[in-house]
Amino acid sequence: MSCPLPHEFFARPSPVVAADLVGKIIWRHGIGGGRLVEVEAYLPNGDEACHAAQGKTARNAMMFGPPGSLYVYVSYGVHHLLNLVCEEEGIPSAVLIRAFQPWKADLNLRRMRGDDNGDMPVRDIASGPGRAGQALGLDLTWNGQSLGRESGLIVADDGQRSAVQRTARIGISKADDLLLRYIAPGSEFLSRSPRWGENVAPPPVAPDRRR
DNA sequence: TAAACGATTAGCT
DNA sequence: GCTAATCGTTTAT
Repeated sequence: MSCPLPHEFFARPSPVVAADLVGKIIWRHGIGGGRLVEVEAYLPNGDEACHAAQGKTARNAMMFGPPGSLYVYVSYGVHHLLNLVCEEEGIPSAVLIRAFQPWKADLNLRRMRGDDNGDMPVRDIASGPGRAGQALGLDLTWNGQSLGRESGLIVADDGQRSAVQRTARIGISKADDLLLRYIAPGSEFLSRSPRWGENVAPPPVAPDRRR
């Protein structure tokens, strides 16, 4: 049993949303999905790695949309990377979906990844932002759509708790000192190192802090 | 109008 | 470990 996250969930700062997204279920109706194990937050201010750092452009316009919007863009001319837009409309921040653990019935995900023979290791199906986007069958027509029944893409909470660790973001050349990559520590389905234990820091908010 | 640049991945050495 | 592939967008001329 699981319930889709309300859009209010995304109307918060992206680091908070990112930390809460680890362990949640991402699912495309009719295709499939799995449990999020790796995401990255991008900030509206003071984040040179954010696509909106130089202001609004044709590409990043959807980052300014309402919370729960999808920002999809093409990376290296090959891959479609999925972001979930955070904060209220007009504030450009988002969470990049970098990896998820495929759900048991992963046949559709395999087909989307071009694995018709079914011999791709499960850990290779969605362990990376490009792989995750391809597994979900996303392209530029998804840019600007919104999470929910209409689009067919949802993020849900199935009640299962997940530990969260914070590390430096991957694949960027600017602002790589910010620890805004959130992972399920020890997961086999992360995109790449640090899989666990390296360069990690506690979550921004301690889960059970007492005075 | 031209050139450069990736929030990457697969395949090969 | 190294690099080609590949193209929408941004930035420079």
